[in-house]
Amino acid sequence: MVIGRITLKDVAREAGVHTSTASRALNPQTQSVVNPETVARVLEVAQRLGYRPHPLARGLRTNQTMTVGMVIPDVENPLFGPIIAGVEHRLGTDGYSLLIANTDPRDDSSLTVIDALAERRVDGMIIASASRVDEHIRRLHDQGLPVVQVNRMSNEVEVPAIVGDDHAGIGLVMEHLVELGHRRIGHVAGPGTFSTGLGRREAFLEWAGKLGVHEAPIEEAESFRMMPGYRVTRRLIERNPDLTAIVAANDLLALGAYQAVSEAGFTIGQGISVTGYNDVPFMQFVQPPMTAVRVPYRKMGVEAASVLLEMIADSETVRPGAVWLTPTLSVRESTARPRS
Amino acid sequence: MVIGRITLKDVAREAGVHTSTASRALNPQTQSVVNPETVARVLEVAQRLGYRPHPLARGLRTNQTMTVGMVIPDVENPLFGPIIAGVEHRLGTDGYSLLIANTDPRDDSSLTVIDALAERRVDGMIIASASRVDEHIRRLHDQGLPVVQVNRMSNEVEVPAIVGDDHAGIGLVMEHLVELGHRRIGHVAGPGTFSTGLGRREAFLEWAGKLGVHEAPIEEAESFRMMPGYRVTRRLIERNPDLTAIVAANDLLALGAYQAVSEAGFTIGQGISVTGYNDVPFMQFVQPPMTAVRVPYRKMGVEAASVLLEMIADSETVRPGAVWLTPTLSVRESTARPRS
DNA sequence: GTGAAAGCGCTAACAT
DNA sequence: ATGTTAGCGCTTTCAC
Repeated sequence: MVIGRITLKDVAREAGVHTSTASRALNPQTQSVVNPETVARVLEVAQRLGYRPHPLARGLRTNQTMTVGMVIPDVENPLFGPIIAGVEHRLGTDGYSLLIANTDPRDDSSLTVIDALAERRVDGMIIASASRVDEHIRRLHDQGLPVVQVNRMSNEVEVPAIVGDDHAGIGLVMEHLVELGHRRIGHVAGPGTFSTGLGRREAFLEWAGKLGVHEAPIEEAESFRMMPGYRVTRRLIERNPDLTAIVAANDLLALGAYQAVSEAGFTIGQGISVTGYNDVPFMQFVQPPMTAVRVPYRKMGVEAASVLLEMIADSETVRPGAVWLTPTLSVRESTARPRS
Repeated sequence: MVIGRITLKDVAREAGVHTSTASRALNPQTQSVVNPETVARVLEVAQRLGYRPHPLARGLRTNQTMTVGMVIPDVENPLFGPIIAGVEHRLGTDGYSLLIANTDPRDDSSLTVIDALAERRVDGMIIASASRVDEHIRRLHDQGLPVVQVNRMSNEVEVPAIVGDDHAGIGLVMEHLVELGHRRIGHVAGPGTFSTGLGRREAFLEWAGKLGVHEAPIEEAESFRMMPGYRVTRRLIERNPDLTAIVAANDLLALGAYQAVSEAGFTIGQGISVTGYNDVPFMQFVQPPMTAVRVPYRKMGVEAASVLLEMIADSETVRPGAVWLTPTLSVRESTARPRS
């Protein structure tokens, strides 16, 4: 069976009605206006002929593509798999499809990538690549395109964002460490250009104060990758030799911290505790298994898609603002009581 | 600037020509038939007005969507990130976009997912979810839709496939182990329903024979996941207590093997060597760092997209068949000389 | 070399 | 309740 050879005209002819009547009968919105018997007949014929509406023709008229674009900063990052899965799942429920665009974080290809999506007349966009200052997002929003941010958020408060609750997540980690007895805790921060980097850093300071942590030095890594984590942790340990724990702003930074801590002659967990953030797959298998904040990424994707669909359906009723999803803590062996 | 408000008609009026002339001037294919001066003028006006052709309108006429669909069995599997990145990159170069559809491997949603893509009139499809017997792929191919398989392949020899060279990959591992002195090697096979499971299993047997391995028992896991790997390895060790090495058909199975080997009282690397396949991210950080076959997944995606684009451009000239990409071996500490 | 006109498949305003 | 007509924005015959 070749899809798409049967057009509305064929159905109409076979059912003995005009195409417009067939169109109305087939469309749930307008179906009520047609004689129930006619509806039944058209439906039966369409079914029998295997009629499939042509999405391009429909889209040309209705100015809707039933397609949503998603901009990912780095598809290879295991973080985004679950988000994509969640988005795709939710969209599929409503008959929408997902157009994926990958941005190389090194060059700034986001401009062309976003434009390519916009040119395709996507009905909305999900942006997983937001910087704190992000003119692309502003532009899209100004153009009136429904946009939702996910995972990270820009300063554009008008644009809804579904992100992890970094304040709560860092709180989980800090309470855990303080409970174990730590009072000198360092933070390997992510880039301040991303909401996640900045947010976790601020949360760290706040919780340090609240929980009576004596010493809470911070060093910022240039990117959320392993080698920067290594370098920054070295510096952190050199300058603050009494630290008993390191809170990293993501798992890769923590892995870098693992190496730096080992090289400094400490045993991770015993000498210095280290924590990660995100809890990407396999963190339970590194040595030692990593204590890390787990963010519900799939759910994040589902939520982002839901909000976007609402905006597409009725852009007025959706109040902008952020939704913070509550993380949990996966406690493993990279954290233990401080050395005495 | 709102994208898409300017239509061809606007450009034509402003340039003082008919829309059809403007269309010809803008289209590289037909451009040669138009007066060069007119072309220049139309181009200039289009540029100045920020004209962007409407892809739906064009697609409706040309019956091309400039869109390719990709079916992924499990977006959350880190394997597929690089493949998607490669595909997306290559497609973007030619102005094509990527529609992603995720199939839950548990239920058989691939039917609806593939149909959804087909209804959108994608110009071609990349299937990463092939089973060895796969009626969906056959159906698409029979309908005349350009289709390429990636990572795994079905028995449909008419449909091009870009996959890893499992024979070479297993050879790399076997030669490495035999060189270290191993002669009793077990294989934790993946499901025989997938070309990867079957291919690696057959390659294992062949290399075992060729390299003079005395003992080469095989146990097949029900899926490429960790727990099945654990269970199957336990059985393998119980039934063949003299094994000194385990070759797993993928990394997760190997991780399961890690656990089973440890529980059996052996030290991985020292007592029993274990190897993985795929070398997904973080395998260098598990304990001990895993020796694994590395498959060039990004390249695989690029190649698949290239072949598909060729087929779309001219379905006749493309000879079907498989392309096997050569893997490499990441030697780490999970392999060493056999215990004496 | 360019314009006129038709039409891709569908939906929507208007008429009956 | 249904048919008529127009048109979404573009490409593509067919004239001239």
